[in-house]
Amino acid sequence: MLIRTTTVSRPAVDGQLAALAGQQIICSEFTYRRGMEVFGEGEEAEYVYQIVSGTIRTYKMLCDGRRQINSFHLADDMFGLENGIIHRFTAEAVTQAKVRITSRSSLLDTIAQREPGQASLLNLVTRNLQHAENHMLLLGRKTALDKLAAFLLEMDERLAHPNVMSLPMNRRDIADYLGLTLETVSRAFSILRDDKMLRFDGQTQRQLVLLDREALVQLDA
Amino acid sequence: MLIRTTTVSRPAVDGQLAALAGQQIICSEFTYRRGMEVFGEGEEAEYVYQIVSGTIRTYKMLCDGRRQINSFHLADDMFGLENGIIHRFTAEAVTQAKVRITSRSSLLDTIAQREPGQASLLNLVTRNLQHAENHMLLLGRKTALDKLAAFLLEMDERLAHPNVMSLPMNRRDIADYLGLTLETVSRAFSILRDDKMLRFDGQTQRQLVLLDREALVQLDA
DNA sequence: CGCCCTGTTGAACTCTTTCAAAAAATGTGG
DNA sequence: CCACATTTTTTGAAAGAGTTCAACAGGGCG
Repeated sequence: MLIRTTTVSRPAVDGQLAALAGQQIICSEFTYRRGMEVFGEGEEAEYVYQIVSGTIRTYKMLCDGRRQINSFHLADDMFGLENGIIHRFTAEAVTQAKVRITSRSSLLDTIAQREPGQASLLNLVTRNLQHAENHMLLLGRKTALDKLAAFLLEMDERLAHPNVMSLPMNRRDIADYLGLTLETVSRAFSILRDDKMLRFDGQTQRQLVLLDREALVQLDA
Repeated sequence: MLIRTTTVSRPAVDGQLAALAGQQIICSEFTYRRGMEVFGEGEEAEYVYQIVSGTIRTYKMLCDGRRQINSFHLADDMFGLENGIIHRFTAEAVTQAKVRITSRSSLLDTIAQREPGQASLLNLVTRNLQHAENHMLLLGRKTALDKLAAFLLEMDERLAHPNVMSLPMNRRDIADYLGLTLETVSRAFSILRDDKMLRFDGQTQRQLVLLDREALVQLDA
C-alpha cells in the first residue's frame, strides 16, 4: 500500500470534495506517475479521490486478462467513492496525475451529520451504479456464453436460488440486456442445455433448472 | 400521461421508499399490464418507483431501434430516481407489475433539501451512474465506428472543444474503454481520417483535430 | 545509431448477426 | 376440448463485423 499523505496542502477553494467536506476535513494531495496504481479492486476503500490534473482510468478485469475501462477521469472528476468498504474496481494513472485525497469516513460522517437522509438515498444510487459497473464488464468483454451464464446466475441469486427458475422475460429482452440477438441467446441456451448445465422444466422454455452452478460460475469468471 | 393515483394505500412498513420518505409522504400504488410504459426517456421525472410485484425493464434506445436494457427490476427494487428533472431512460412492464409510486419532490423535500447550486455527494455519484448508463448503450449496441465517434465527442466535450485535441491515453486504453481491440480502434481512426471527419496534427497520432463534428454526431446517434 | 514502444495495415479466422424456415407454446372462439 | 391464428423459440446457412496473428513503419530516447 502506498503512503498517500506525502504532500499535505490546503484544499483548493473550488474543489468539489473540499466544498463538500468543509475545511475541517483531512485532505491531502499526491502525484501519481504514469501507470501507477491509485487503488486496486478489492482493496479497502479508505479514501475518496478527486483529480487536480492529469488522467486516471478506472477498470475491472476478468481472470484471463480481459479488461474493461469504466471511465477516464479528468480534472475535477471525483472517483473511488464506495458504498461498502471495498473498492469495486482498480484506478491507475494514465498520465502523471495530481490527486486530492480525502478520508472516506470523515467525508461520510460530515455528510451524514449535515444532510441526514441523503446518506440512505446515496446507498440506493450507489447500488445501481455498482450493477452498471458489473454490466459494463459483461457487455464490453464477455462472450455470448459468458453473458448468458452471468445472466442466469444473476437471476438465480435475485430469485433466491429456487429449484425451478421462472424467467419473466422473453428471449428478446434477455438479448437486449446482454447486447446480443435473440437467436444468439437461444443458441447459447441450447449449448448450456446440451452441456448439462441446465434443463428446461415443463412445457415452456422460460422455466428452467440450473444443474451445475459451479460450471456457470466458471464460465462467468 | 397516465393517471397514477388510482390505488391509494398505506405504504408497506418494509418498503425502502416508505422508510426513506416517512409516513407523511404521498404514496400510491398502480398496476401496470404487460408491455405498458411506466415512464419514457426524456419525460419529466415527477415520481420515484418501487416494485411491489412483477418485473420492470429500464432501457435506452438508439434512433434506429437498437435497444439496450439497463436492468430488470424485481420486487422491492427502486427505480426512476433522477438527479435532474428528466428521466434518462424508459421503464416498461415486462410482466404485469404492481408498483408503489412516490412524488419525487416530496421525497427530496423530506430528505433535507440542500441549497440549490451547490455540489452534493449524491450529485457526484449520480453523474457517474449517468455516464455508466450511456456507456452500457455504447458497449451493448454500437458498432466500432459508432463507438469511436462517441468517444471522440465525449473527449471533445470534456476538453471544452479545443482546436487540437490531445488524447492522454493510448489505443489500447481506448479499446478497453470501448470494448474493442486496439487494432479495431486503429482501423476506425483510419476510416474517420479517410472520411475527413478528423485529421492528425503534428507527429503523434494522439493529437487530432475534429473536422466534422456533425458527421460524428450522426454516427453516434 | 539502434532499440523500444506505439500505432498501422494485411490476411485468415471466429463469433455473432442476418435471413429464412420450421417447431413449439400460447391464446381464441366455437 | 379441438381447430386455428399468433407469438415465441429453435435451428440452419450465409454473410458480416471484429478479432487474431503477423509484419512493418515511425518517433522518442538512451
